Amino acid sequence: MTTLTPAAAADRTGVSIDTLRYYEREGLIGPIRRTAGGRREYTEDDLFWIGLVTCFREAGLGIADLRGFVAILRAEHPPEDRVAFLLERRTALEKQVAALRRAMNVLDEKIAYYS
Amino acid sequence: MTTLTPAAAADRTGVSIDTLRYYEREGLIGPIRRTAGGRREYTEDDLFWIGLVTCFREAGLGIADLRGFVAILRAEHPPEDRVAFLLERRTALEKQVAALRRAMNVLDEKIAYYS
DNA sequence: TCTTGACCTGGAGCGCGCTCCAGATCCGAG
DNA sequence: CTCGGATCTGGAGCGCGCTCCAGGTCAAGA
Repeated sequence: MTTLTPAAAADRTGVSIDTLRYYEREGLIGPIRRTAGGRREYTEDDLFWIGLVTCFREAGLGIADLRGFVAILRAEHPPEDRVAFLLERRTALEKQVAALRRAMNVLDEKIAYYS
Repeated sequence: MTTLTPAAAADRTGVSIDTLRYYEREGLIGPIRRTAGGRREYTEDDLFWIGLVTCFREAGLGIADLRGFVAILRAEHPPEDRVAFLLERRTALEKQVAALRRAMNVLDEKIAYYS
């Protein structure tokens, strides 16, 4: 199976090498497999996970939230807890969207005023 | 004209007294008028501004962005710069909404899977 | 074999946005 | 007039999410 070096993984994901290591330390990804010499080898699965993490980070979730999410996806909790967690996160995102809409309305008002 | 003490302003706006002072130091609000003894008196106008700032902070704008916004609303720049700035901020907010939608889609997928 | 550059680990440093603290001042209630 | 709670200022401290650094290891190419 084809794997990627840290530099290549950073390149593909748009996440810096340092941040990839940081995410791994924090348990958000991996643990990443190593070569005999101790270098990391990123698989396509790893890249997929990194993509998920990035998606949620961009949405404003914190590292602790993501640790929770990882635990959920690893099925370390009963199904009802998982759904509850996911719904709670979804609600938080909806609130964030609402906050953004409010701010956009203010901007639109000002844009109309100055145009 | 009726004014509010710091504690009352904090109470009305939901922003802590320390944060109100911080915003003032950073030039996001005020300067707030003082009594003879040096205590702050918040006017309704001040509260309105604080509301605006809070709205944008909740939408994820940084302190520096808000300083820019304040400068704009104080008409310290030509109209075309103002509109450009506002449109740029609006685009950033739209991107943020898109990021949130992506994350919500992932959540919905997982919720469906676990339900 | 030697060089060179990518990578390793552990830990320090940094920018942001508050939050807290010390020590002084103000001022309304008693 | 006294007391105590609210407020003042300047500055330190903190949690987060990286980011950078030192000092050492690994491995591909000349």
